[in-house]
Amino acid sequence: MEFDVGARLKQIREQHGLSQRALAQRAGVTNGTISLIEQNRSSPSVSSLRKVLQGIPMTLAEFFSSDDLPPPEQIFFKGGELIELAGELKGTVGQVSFRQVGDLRSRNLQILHERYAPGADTGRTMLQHESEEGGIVIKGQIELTVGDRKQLLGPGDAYFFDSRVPHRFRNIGDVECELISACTPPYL
Amino acid sequence: MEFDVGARLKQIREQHGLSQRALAQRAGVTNGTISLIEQNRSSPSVSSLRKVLQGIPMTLAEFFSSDDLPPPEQIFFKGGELIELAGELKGTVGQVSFRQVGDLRSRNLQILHERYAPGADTGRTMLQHESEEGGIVIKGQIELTVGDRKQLLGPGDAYFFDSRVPHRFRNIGDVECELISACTPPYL
DNA sequence: AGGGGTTGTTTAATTTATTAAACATGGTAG
DNA sequence: CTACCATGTTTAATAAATTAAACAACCCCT
Repeated sequence: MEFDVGARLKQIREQHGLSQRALAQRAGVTNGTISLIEQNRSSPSVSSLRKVLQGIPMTLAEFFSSDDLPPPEQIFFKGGELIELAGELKGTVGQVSFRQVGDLRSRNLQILHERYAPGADTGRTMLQHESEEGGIVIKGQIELTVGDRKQLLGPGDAYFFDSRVPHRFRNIGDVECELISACTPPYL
Repeated sequence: MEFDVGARLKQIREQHGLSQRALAQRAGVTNGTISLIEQNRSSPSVSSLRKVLQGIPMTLAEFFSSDDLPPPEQIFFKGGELIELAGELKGTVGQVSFRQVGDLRSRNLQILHERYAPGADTGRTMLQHESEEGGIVIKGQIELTVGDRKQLLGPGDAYFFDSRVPHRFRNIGDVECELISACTPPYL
């Protein structure tokens, strides 16, 4: 079990664009501490390490499970170039449109432009997958159910939840609802 | 970030049918150390904790990944509850507003409602961080520069790129530009 | 009842991490 | 060029973790 704590901390700190001093201040420790840890000249107590990671912020679990991500290609997309995800979602009721930014080859992030006609519904069988997702409503209203919680969201409102919890979207209004959502890792 | 190291260690040790002394011997530390750690009367250095876990055996990642479900979080957000990220971005020119869905403690996904006044600009020094990001324009126009590529995007248009490539957002139009973006892992 | 074995806990001495402040370097503006 | 930041590094003083050994409690056996 070799895990280079110093290198890992340095990597994460730099990924977040923080200097040793900046991180130290946010974490409530001194810059010297960060320096010594990154050189593996001292091994932080987990309470110290926890303080440091709270300045990132990042959990201890995330810190010790290192993983990396790959790079994509097309950068700009005209409105018409968004990919319509047709029929990918089974069990939907009414007219639902999911338009995706880019294909999702080797991507951790899925961004969708979603439209729900009045009465449209992702279906009685609740959605469930291993992701985090969130979004912001642009137009109309949507009723979102997450687990045992339910809420009506309007323009400017937003949501965020763990996708492992069963969820469902329903347009119970009488105008089309439009929203933009993001999901990591991708669902479809 | 509540993580009870003592309780966790005790749980694991007992699950493996080891006494404090037995574990201590296999780990190469003293029984007193184990006792103090389990009572949270001392916070082990990660090097100590690693030694202890080698006696189980178990990795640090496994130790900190408590496989119980996440605690109840805020799911729904009224428009006014989005968190304004003020002054977090240095070097911006003109009026820029970043409103975030939820705090981002222990989250991999950051969703922002961004507004750029006419002339607003993320600045000469290009942005750069270890993420993937993308978004969709709702209103107005934005000029996006990514590496050596530049494009003017309007309502319905979108973008997606590797955030390690230097990038910059500029509203070169004469009306406010509004867009919704997502980023994983979070930037700020 | 009394040993001998285990268990987890505590305490003073020691080792180690952490602090606060200085040091050294590099870039940038005047 | 000098002055001035900001960066990461080092060092003596302090705070904290770790050790080694003793302590108390419990169980089992004769």
